[in-house]
Amino acid sequence: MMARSPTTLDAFAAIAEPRRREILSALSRGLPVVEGGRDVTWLVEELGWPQPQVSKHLGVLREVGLVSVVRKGRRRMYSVNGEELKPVYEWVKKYERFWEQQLDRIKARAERMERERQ
Amino acid sequence: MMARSPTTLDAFAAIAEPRRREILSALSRGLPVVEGGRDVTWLVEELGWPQPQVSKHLGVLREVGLVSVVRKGRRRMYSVNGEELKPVYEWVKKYERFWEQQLDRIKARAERMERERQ
DNA sequence: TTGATATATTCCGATATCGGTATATATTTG
DNA sequence: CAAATATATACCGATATCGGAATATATCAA
Repeated sequence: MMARSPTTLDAFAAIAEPRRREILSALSRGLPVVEGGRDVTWLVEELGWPQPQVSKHLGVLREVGLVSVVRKGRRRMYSVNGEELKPVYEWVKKYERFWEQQLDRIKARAERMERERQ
Repeated sequence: MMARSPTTLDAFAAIAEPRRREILSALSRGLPVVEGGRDVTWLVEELGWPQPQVSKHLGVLREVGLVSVVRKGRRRMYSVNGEELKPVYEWVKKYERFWEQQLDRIKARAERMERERQ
């Protein structure tokens, strides 16, 4: 019984978690990427979550390559590594026509008629 | 003990599953969106998965609003509803500079090394 | 060295999620 | 109505995943 597939840990899975998106957002605001980044303590204060939780989510982001780390003494400076977000961007972009076309109205009407028919 | 958060079922979570991305891909290829869409049987044949699996993933996509359904007799015609992908697009787009900048940096360094080599 | 600080890791319990199989529900057709 | 077709749903077992608490590891400072 094969059960669940082994969680292909990729960028898609990583950003599915709202808190990990929050981390990326926090890391990306303000600071120029050129600097070393921001350390975990800063993130903990900024987000107000328990430190292990922050570290664990950072671990996932790290494994997937969405963040980069640089050791700085006993600190670890994290920064967003956008490279890994590009595939997500490219994927979604393929569906651009689906929201740009205004066929939505046609579809919406069809659905409305459908609902009324039930 | 609060345990796991209740799986905020949104577009991000929906597209985290590779098979659901496959479904969207299958639904989006070839066919103009104007038509009613494609039915489940077509998807089952196209993907080669057991029918319940297809229906269940369609159920998730439906709940999130990533696909639209229109009943056509005993068939259900599915089509991609791009509207719900827009937030994902907008979110990733915010990080565009992170991979573009990185490419710039790589390119810049390559050029610098090239100059120094001469 | 000892203690403090910064961060990661481990262990645990609860729950969500996935695939598989069987079954229910609707709709058409004979 | 009965049989067939199309699709959804329910149930189950395995596993992944999350949050929480405790602990390990590394580094700095006195």
